Amino acid sequence: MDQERPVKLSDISKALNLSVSTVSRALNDSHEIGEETKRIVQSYAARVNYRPNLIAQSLKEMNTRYIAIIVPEISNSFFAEIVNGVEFVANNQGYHVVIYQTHDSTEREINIIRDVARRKADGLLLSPSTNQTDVNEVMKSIGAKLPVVYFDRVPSDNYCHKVVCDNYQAAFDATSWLIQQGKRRIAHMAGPSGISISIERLAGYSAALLHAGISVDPNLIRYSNFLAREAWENLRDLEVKYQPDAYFASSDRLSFYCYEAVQKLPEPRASEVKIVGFTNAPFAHLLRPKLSAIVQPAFDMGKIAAEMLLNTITKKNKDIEYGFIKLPAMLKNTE
Amino acid sequence: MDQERPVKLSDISKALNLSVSTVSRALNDSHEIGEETKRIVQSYAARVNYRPNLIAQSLKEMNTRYIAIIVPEISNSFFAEIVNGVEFVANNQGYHVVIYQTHDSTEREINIIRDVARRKADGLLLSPSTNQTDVNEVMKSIGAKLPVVYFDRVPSDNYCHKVVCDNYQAAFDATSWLIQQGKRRIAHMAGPSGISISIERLAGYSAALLHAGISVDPNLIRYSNFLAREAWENLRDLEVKYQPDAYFASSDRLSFYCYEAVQKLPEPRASEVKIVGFTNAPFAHLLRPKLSAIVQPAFDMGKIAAEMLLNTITKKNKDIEYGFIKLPAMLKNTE
DNA sequence: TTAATTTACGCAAACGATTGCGTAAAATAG
DNA sequence: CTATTTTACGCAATCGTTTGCGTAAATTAA
Repeated sequence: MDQERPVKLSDISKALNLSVSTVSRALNDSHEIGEETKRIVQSYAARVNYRPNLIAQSLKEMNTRYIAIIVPEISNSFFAEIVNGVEFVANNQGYHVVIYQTHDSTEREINIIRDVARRKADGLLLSPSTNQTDVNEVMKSIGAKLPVVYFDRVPSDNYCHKVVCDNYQAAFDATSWLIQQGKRRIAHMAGPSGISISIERLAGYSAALLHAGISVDPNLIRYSNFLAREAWENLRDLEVKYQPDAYFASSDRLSFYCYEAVQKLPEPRASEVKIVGFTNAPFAHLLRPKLSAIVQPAFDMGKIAAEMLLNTITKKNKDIEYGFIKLPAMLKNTE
Repeated sequence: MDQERPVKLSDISKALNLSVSTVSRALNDSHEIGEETKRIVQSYAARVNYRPNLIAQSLKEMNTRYIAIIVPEISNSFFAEIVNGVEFVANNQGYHVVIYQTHDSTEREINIIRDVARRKADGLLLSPSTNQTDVNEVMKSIGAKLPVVYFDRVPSDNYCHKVVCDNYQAAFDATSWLIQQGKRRIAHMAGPSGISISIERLAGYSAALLHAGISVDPNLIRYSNFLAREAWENLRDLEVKYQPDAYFASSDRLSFYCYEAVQKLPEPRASEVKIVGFTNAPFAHLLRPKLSAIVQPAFDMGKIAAEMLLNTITKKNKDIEYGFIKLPAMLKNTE
């Protein structure tokens, strides 16, 4: 039945007049325990609803059988899908997944990383909010004990595991499509400069323009962090001064900010200005006029990242082979 | 600098020729340690980057200083906002929040609850995926040790902590608004029957109809679980047989399914049929034609639930006073 | 100066599990 | 029948902390 406090090994050992070690081995089906004893112990344990205390197990075994994933915001469908991919793989291998959000705060991120290390997570999936050295410092200071796989936003060096999508190609395709639609003054709403995805997407955008013989106008390129206000000011300024005939947005949030800003313009601009942006929002295709979407294979990215992480966790041989996986993104809602 | 393995108390004690207990007390600023010794220990610990092993601490202290929250799906903005509210409160009080998703699977939910109990989370925030007895059984069997606060979907009995929004009133208001817009054949896309929110929302819907002198037509009420297929079949059947002039959708997902289905209808129905549904999606207001939204105060619900939980966790006196908070929801995008 | 108290620290148990080793009894070998 | 192996279990250490208690030395009181 239900008990006041969780039953532990010593409770069973007393009730059955056996030593704690015998009970432990019996429950773990050790070969050095008699079949009869095993049956008695196991059935009794089942009857009193015994569950091993995971804290104690973790302390002894020096592993926790869970991995942590740190994302900026879980409500962002891209990250939510990644988490789902991670869970899919991890749960199949008996690992739990613990989700943390940074809300794009480096301070929070550092605290979380520290905490993850202190709680002895077996591994970490990380999309660093910035390329600030602080984060690297923390990652260094917590020792080589914590396997890490980076995804989406990744460090530039090659001495780590990375899973990304082909941001360059996706940006190139998206921009090319806008050009093909007859657009020439294509603004680029970029994410924070300095992080990998921003750089690659900007490069793809520029390459597509040049490929089509259009020069890159720095005035049409605007960097925004994750604050709404900054994005709005950039958009207003662009509209007042340059009136682009298309927008290429570099993130989920920027895509929707763009869309909203454009919808507020007087006709006929509101329905003429085309927008293409990165987003995995499941209902983006319901918008009219359309928001063309660059959809990343988030679920697969999560799956692959988790597989890489679990491989390095369970790998006995220490010769590390760093993995770098790049997946294609898809352009959708282009009618 | 960075070390091979995390430094522990005994490392410090050896290096400083002190006992482990003295080091521990010095770091915890105990009054029975000399000021000089404290300084030495603390500065050395800082220099070697000592962080207490949380596993060991938890085992000793019998608490983990984290709470768990179990939600159906983190990508659902409603739940994401709740999580944010929970984090806001919990982090301020030094607690971490661990997020789990059930993907609306009772089996997963039970496993997670068991795991949360085994990992000795200090408390649990739960929105049970069903009212199946299994879940109650599990909650019983893990003992009285785990404080729980239910939110959104809650048990009907009064011997637990609950945070909900006023589903009845919100449904009443939404339906009344549709009636006020001249609609008479209002279909109700309900969630799984049997759970609290479905029952209350259906009651509000029915009451509004009766209040306006419209009889409740059971044919216009359809229950859907969380599978897309079921919702789509319900919608198609409704359109074929009854052609409602408005829809009242009982959940985030159902709202968007309704919207999509209606948008696919031939004009003029596509733009005449009005939809109002529960959703906290941040970009719902961008849809044209409009999707009128019943927005729940999710962030506040999370905050309140976390406060209730942390209160019962830190409360020393055992006389439990069960709390039941009901917050109002808001009807938006009604032009 | 002696007795009582305070200060500052160490020893060892505890949290709940796992596991190497030791050892009776039972089984098998010679 | 004795010697060796196997079986089946118990003892105690361990993981890294915290904390009750004991006790020298230092301080204060009488």
